[in-house]
Amino acid sequence: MLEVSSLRSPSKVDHQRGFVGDHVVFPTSGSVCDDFMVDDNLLDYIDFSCDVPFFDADGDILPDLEVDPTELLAEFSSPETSPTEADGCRVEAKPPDDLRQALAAAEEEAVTTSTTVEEKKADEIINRRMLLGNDDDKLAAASGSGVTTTRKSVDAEGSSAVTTEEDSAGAGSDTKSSSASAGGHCGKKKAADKNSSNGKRKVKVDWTPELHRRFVQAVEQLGIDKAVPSRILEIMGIDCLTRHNIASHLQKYRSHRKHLMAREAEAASWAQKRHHMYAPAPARKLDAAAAAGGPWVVPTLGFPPPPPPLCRPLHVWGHPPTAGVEAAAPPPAMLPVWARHLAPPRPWAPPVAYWHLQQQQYNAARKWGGPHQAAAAAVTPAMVPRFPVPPHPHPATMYRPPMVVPPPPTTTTTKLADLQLQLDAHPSKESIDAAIGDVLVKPWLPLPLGLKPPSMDSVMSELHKQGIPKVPPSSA
DNA sequence: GAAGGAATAT
DNA sequence: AATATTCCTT
Repeated sequence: MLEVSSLRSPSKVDHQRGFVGDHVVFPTSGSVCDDFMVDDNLLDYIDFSCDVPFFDADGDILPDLEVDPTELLAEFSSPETSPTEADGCRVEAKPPDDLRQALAAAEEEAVTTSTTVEEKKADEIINRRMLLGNDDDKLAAASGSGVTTTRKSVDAEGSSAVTTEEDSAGAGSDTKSSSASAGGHCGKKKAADKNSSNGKRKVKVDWTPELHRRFVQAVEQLGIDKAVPSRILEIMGIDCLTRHNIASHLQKYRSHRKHLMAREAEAASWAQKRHHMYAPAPARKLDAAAAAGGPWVVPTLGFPPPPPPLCRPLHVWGHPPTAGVEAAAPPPAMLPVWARHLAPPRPWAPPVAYWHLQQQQYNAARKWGGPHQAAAAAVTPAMVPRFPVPPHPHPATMYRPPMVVPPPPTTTTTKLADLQLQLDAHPSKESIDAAIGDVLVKPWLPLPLGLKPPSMDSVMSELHKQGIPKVPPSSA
């Protein structure tokens, strides 16, 4: 087979057709692969439109590097279609090492006597190698051992893929998918077989969004603690995956998850400190009030809530949208996504740069099953952001209520001064509620130009009117 | 020996 | 960074 993809310039069409990188992607439906080869002619799925076809020095297309649709059709429609393919797995015919070996073998044979068809091909390979350079991908293309085909994406959600790097020596429990693409090109594998008979068959799984989704689904079904490779594999029900594939992915999954949890815990801790330092009781009350749909009030004094991670909701993690319409559409609005326990009642409009800094984190969370993966995954471009960002007035017009700083004792008695100090150090819940909830904590309102914020005296006067006790009840 | 998991290699 | 492989433990 021929590896065509590496010489093609990446294009949007690639993604639309499920072409990712140098691999063939066989999209899957909910049952992973049962829709394979059911609707359209396979030729429709094969992308022969190379932007950069194989040209020789004269600009002619090298005939033997063209993909033979008939051959491809025979190959992929062969009754010998492997479990790997049947599972909707991505198939890559040969790994770079094997390709290199195959090429080396072809060259070796070509140097000696070129009498057979294979040897003539090897001869051509040498010539093409000179044209293509030493890049592994190009070698793959030149070696005549890999064909990259693409298929229209049937599944709008993504595709499962397994890259099967094959040679002829597959053995062992980890090679369930070893028969991938085995049929159909045996004649062209002579050199590779000769040189890789002692090698191990490598199966490289490409964890596409769909595959990963099923993985996460299985993990969640089992519970993170009871999720072990064998059980996950069982639930996923994908033949072309091995226990080791799952174990490897699970290791990564746990690692990312742990990392995310640690970050969230850190953030939660910080938020908790912030709450308790500045507004223990009222902030919680206000949060609840705001959650019920009330107007947003600043939960703390003087400091806006930190911005949430904001990211564009990807259609599928790690891959661009597969549908042409979506691909052509403008990017979806940035969506703030908060940790559950950190979700503020209303957003604080942050600097743009900050939002962008959060995107990678968010993307990672989406893939690796952070606590909000489900919510994030459920977000679609059409959805309204959970916390729509209101128009952000110019900072110069913003009025921040003055900090609650109890004034120095106005009385001359020592006792009163002491009590005031106690109030400073240990404000009662009631006093804070009254002071912050009713007087000082107001929305971050734009202050009309020319209007001055209230003075501290007027604020304190208002406090007095509200009947704020000078001494905490507990201390009285 | 098989499985799980962490460490390490590619 | 993602995935495979190896090594160790159970």
